[in-house]
Amino acid sequence: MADELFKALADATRRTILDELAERSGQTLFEICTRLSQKHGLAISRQAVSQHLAVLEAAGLVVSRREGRYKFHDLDAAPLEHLAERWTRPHREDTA
Amino acid sequence: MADELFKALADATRRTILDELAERSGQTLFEICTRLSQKHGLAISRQAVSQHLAVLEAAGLVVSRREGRYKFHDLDAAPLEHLAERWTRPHREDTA
DNA sequence: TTGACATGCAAGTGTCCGCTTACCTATCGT
DNA sequence: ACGATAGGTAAGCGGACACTTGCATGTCAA
Repeated sequence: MADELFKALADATRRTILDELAERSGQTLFEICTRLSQKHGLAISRQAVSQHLAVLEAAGLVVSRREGRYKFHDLDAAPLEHLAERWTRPHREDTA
Repeated sequence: MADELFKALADATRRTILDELAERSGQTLFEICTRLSQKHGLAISRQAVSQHLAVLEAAGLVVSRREGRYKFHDLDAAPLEHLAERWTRPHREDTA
């Protein structure tokens, strides 16, 4: 659970995708591809973005809803809220 | 910078080391090895821990001070303070 | 219905990463 | 000085991961 979360955040492209969804929610796969390419200068294939979104979704950072042939993606920042409290607050025990 | 930070957090063993240093600061390499093995049941070599500490130190999460033949390690939670604000606050642009 | 569009699935590839193994350096006690 | 202790360096291995390539599925407009 926490492992999937940290692993999802470990990749710079995935963090950029989160940035993109934070700025404009409800984007489709192609929209994300286009904006990654144009705004961020990232040359990345559609399939690669699709796989990144799957990882983010498995970590609970992205939720998706399907409408017809479109699939819209939204950021869910809730898992990020208390990410580092484990170390920033006086010691609690937590599972890795 | 942010990349090293997230990469450092991506490994479960390194997160456990941070837990350990949060609970008791100023531990040496051998102390950390011992406690990882005993408290957390992790079978891990000294060299592996040493490499993990190097990664954590490169990320600014651990600072070390040498005294004689001992090297003491301390947690620095400062880089963790505003880790996720990038996504939890209304959008700011940040570099990946 | 047919073609274009949006997405999904899966195998293959190259690279990075965590770990081990083996050896080396430095400091302390006796 | 010598051995023991604490730590450092570097090469090599196996697995995980990001990405590509190729094909399949599903939806909509004309």
